[in-house]
Amino acid sequence: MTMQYWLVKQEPDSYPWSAFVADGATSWDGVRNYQARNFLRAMRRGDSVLFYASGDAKEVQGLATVSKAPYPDPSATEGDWVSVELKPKQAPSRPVTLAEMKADGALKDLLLLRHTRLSVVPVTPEQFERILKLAGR
DNA sequence: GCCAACGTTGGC
DNA sequence: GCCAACGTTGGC
Repeated sequence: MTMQYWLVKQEPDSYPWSAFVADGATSWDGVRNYQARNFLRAMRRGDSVLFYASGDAKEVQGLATVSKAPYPDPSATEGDWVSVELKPKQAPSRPVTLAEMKADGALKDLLLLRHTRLSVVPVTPEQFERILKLAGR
């Protein structure tokens, strides 16, 4: 199985990158959107994930790994929802802002930009590499 | 604070 | 099954 790449979005007010790092690993639950759920369900252990902070931050702030394959969302009292466990890997040398990504031609098809309200989106290997490069890696 | 995008709900 | 109303998200 080849490695897949993803981007997850989070409001910095509710769960900042620093809290994620402090936790060491977290159950990524509470997703209540069918499209996002389907992407979560397609995640596999070892996949790479970009951590994007929305709201006031609007930037990719870190890199994470899927540490546990999809399982039923423990926070769901009804319905068929899933979560995965994510582990923070590292913060990039510097964050990559939404404005930068928007201005970058190589990222014009980034789903983050086209489906702004989706909290979990796939990223192509090329887009992933490009974002890491912008992050100074 | 406003507005656009868009998903969901409910009436018909 | 359609569509209007409404709620939520997120960028500006």
